[in-house]
Amino acid sequence: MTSDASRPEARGPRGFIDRRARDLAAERRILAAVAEVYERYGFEALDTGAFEYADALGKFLPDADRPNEGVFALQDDDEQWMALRYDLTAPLARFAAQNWETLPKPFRRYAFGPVWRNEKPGPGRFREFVQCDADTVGSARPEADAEIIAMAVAGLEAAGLPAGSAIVKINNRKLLNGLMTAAGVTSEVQKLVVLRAVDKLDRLGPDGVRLLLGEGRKDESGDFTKGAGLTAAAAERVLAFTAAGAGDRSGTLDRLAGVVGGSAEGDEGLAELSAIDAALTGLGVGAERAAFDPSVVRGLEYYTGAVFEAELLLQTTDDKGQPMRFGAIGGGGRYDDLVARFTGERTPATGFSFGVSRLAAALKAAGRDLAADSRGPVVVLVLDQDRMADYMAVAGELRAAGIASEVYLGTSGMRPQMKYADRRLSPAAVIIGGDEFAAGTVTLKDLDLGRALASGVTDNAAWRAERPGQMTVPRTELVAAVRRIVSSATPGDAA
RNA sequence: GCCGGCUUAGCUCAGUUGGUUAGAGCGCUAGAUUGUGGAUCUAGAGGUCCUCGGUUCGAGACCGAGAGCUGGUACCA
Repeated sequence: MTSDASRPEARGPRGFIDRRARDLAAERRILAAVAEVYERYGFEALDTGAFEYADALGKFLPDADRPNEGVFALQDDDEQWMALRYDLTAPLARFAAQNWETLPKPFRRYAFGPVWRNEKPGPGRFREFVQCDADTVGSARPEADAEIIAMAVAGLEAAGLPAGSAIVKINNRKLLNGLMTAAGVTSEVQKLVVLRAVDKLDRLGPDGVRLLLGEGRKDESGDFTKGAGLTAAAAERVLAFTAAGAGDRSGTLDRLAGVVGGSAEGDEGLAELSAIDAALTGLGVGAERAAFDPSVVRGLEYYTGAVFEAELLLQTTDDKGQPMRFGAIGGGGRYDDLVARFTGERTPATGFSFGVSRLAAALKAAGRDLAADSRGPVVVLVLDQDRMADYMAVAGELRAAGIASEVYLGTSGMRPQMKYADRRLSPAAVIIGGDEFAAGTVTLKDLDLGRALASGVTDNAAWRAERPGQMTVPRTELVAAVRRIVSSATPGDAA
């Protein structure tokens, strides 16, 4: 026996979570539904390894001082730095560059799997989480963006988000660049600060953003964020731009043209959005599902054209019943320079990704808790230790008939076994003791029936005497009788 | 990174100006009930009061440092 001092504490690293059957079933269902949609749009599945060489992941290169900044990195035995992927886009860029000669172009693929980020976990934010991503590499057409957007909309709905509960908001980086020019922003640093400020519009509101555009803002925790230092007039201009989105897409475009039209880059962005609008209309996606919104910024450098963000519209509440802001459940955009890092050749690409467990949480908040029906197996009770083979035979028969079942493998008596079956949310228990063996029968107990009756029973003697939902049938009718009980069990709710 | 809050049983938490043997509810185990789930009753197990140092006759409580957790904020590919 290990001494107390050397015994490890049973706990996982922070930011990593254990997920049980309930959550896994929900996520699996989402992925199956989304994959089906994505494949219907002509995207092929791709899986790449968890590790990439660090230089392939882009600007978050480990260096000698801080090799793990942002990513989980380690040195291979040949001393090359490799790191766990932090998203699915960077591995795609690497894959596309590596296989460019032989790929059908444009290359359309989707992927899902865990990604890892070595940063401080927050509420709903983990250091390992499952992402689902779809991209088109090698097409600069706005229709490629429109298709990704339409597919995102269809995917979210297929996963179970009711129509109208989420909207994809679309913007274009080129408009933002045009706006910067109009607002007199010249330095790259200042531009970044302005973009970050705009990105916080949904959380801080126009007043908070106005502060960030000007001198700066002090938050409730007393932390001060330095502002962009714009003049009041310039700040108002930026705010006016972000407020220009509302209603139908072409109307929004007209208003935006009034603010950023005229600059070469702004006009280019407007033309792209106009083409996206037409394509979306052709695909049957209206403004209630995909709208232009100039306040969408997404990330910082990386994106080069259209950017989009899927936002949950439902009023949601947290565990304590407090209303909460759910925010974005996914996002993406056009990144024309990512593959060029490998090939030196500019390769247009666009994509969308979402967090799978985040979507699962959104579905739960939307009242579509797909995880509810994780019922346990039929439990075969062991009353005679010497007849294990007979019990195994029973479970085998049930399994062969497609009914999930198991023999109780503990050593406790009958009552704990019943308790076990109850706790597993088993639909039924199979009871075969000396009486049944002698008579060639089996006793079956419909546990759901007992669960339903339990609330009305106050006296234990009566409860036990009643034997709710219990029946004895000939051994030969075992499978048929169990099937009747199991198929009448409520899938979602055991109570 | 910056700012706050918290840390006592498996869980949720009490614990009086610093004073005997540190408590409750839930959960767990056993019994009432030897072949029956819920409820009830009874009994039991379960503690480095986060760690180290200091003050004191005496610290779960006060002081200092550290760790962990948590909320916000910054960053976010």
